[in-house]
Amino acid sequence: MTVISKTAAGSAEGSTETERDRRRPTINDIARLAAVSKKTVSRVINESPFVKEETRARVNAVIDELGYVPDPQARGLAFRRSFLVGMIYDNPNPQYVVNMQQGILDALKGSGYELIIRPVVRSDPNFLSDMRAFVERQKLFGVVLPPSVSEDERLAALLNEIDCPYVRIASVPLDEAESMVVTHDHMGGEAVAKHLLAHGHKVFAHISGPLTFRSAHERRRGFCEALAAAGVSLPDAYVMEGAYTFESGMACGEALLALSPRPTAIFTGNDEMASGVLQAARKAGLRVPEDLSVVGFDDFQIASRLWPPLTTVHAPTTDVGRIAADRLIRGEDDGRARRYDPDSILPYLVVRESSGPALA
Amino acid sequence: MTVISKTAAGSAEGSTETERDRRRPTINDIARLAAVSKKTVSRVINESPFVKEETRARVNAVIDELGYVPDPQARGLAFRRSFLVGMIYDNPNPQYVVNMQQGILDALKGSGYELIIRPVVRSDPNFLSDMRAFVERQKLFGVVLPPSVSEDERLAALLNEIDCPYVRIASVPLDEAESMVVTHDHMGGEAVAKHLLAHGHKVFAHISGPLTFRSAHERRRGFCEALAAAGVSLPDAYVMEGAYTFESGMACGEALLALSPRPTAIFTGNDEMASGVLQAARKAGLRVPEDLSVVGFDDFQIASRLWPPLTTVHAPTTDVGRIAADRLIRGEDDGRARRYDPDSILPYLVVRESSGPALA
DNA sequence: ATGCTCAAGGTAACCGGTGTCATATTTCGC
DNA sequence: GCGAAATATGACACCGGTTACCTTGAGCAT
Repeated sequence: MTVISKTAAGSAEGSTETERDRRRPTINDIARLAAVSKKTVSRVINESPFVKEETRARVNAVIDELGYVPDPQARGLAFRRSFLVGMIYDNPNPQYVVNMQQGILDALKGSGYELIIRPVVRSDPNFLSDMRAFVERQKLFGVVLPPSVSEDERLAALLNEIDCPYVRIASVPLDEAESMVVTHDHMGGEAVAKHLLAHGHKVFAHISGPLTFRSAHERRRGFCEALAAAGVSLPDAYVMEGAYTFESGMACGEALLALSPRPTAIFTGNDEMASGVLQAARKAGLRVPEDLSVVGFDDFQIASRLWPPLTTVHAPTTDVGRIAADRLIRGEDDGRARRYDPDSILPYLVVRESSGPALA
Repeated sequence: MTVISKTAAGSAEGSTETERDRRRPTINDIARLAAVSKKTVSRVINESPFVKEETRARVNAVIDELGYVPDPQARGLAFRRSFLVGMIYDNPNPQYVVNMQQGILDALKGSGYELIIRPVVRSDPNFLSDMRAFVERQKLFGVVLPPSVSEDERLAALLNEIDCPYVRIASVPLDEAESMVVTHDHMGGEAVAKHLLAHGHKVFAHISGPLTFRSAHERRRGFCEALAAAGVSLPDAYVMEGAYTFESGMACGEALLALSPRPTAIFTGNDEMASGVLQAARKAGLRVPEDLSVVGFDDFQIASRLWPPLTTVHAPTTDVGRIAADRLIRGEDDGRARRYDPDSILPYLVVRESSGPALA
């Protein structure tokens, strides 16, 4: 182990020795031991092509020996940019948030970037100024914007203005720029329609999320269009707008189950509302899936805890988060970032026990 | 609005003007406009007592006018410490994680500190070295350690060694230092016992979490001790060790419901396992709460989504996170940090519909 | 008047990196 | 074998703050 010391001359004192070892090595230590200037060490760190192979090897040897890692703060200060990736979100579902965080963290792992999270309330009057202060102060390397924050054009404009890279996650393309990951939620809705049609259902109903959310709109669109394609019409009374909440699911469920003819299958915009519909069915004395098939969207943990276990659309939130963060730190100019297998991030149906054949 | 410029002389060009306005003001801008040295501005920022009131007011006026906020990276570099608080956790429950994050973020809001999250796998062979690299590299201001990471003595020792402040969250005091927030989980277990006793139950069962977790041990202890105090014994066969998972709850539930006499009340170490017990009861053809009372622990969202809605112990995770982070950034030497109302962070019972009178 | 203390503020170096530009060393064409 | 171009490296200022230390002047005892 090489001794790190500020001056070339070393002291023999034990305590001094210890102190030195405790200090993390800096670029100056590397430079001195490798007998090059700190600028050259900097070049090696940043993979500049203008370093002789021999020099590079020597510097890297010292770096490895001392376990040197550049200080992100100092680097950030000089770069005028930090190595922090922000996640700004207003999704109230814990499972969604954690899944997305996990995906982003997976992408960041080992890259030297760290994740800094920021739940927000978009209706707060200070929202935009808070965001500006946050991003500018921390000099964020970039931010990931999941729905519905991703749909906020004011925020996108602000980020453009202050020159902060971002990746928007949404169910449909929102701009031409490549700074997006599209989740194609309508395909999930289609899959549900096909599943229920295959089981012989004739009377369907749908409870969407708030239609101000693209996801709610897309999930509904996929479902309705697939039904229409099969020649099934969905009267207005059988399509309700919920709030993506348990309570709204229960309320809408009660309303739909009071209709005549009663729907034999209800598709809800998320699992939360599906759990509400299950409660409503129970109160109405209906058996699931014998009297009523219920299908949700998201495939969060709760889906398998419900009774009966919920048939639902799996939304690949973690994958989407990983791809978004990956794109952010790899940079848009790197073709590889977009060369993922599209199939891997499409929603797909998970059939459990809450859906079944329509019993005449 | 005062114009920011590097030199005293200003240019009249519009484009130059714009560029200047875009640049965030630095300590040098403040110093120049307030006609003091940057060191004095630094003194004002750090609330040094050695600044004349008049000077302080002048500097603050300029700071306010320009909306100046010191650069955390530069400050951190000089301080040799960042303004980032870490949360290191291995709890797999999304709701727990999000609640705790929320509490920490609440405490950090407006303080200039930011949260950086770090899910870990404690059994990973690189766990400790990863943590060392993480904390040292980012020069974390401090870390919050929820269970079960908080119970890792190796990690605590490491943090002590590298001189990184931390607050441990656990159900029992782990060390004499004040760097702890104690959740007193056993009181939740007691409350459950009293509730069930009051409903006339005679045959109880308990499914604990893994006993390597303090929380599992404490929740069980509170329950068993309160039963014992009432003269009720709990045979070994009626106390099982689960894994805090849905599956383990279901498996243990099936085993317990096969016992004779069959328990009329089951208390589980968390809501996940309670949902497993509900499934087991359903499979066994038992009605809840008529044939079986089920009580969980945590009071996560899922509790009210289950059927029947789950009676459970509310664990004040968000409050605990807030207090922990508060203590971290206020500093241990500040008496106020510990002067919270103890009652506000104690677990308490939430009675819903999964528990009721024991029917003879 | 002299010396001492202490409040108030300034100067310069430093924290650990990077940008710019100049300089030294190769490489190569002819 | 020589000059130009390309490659490789270093010197120095700078990013935006802070620490260490010095200076100044006022107040006060001697």
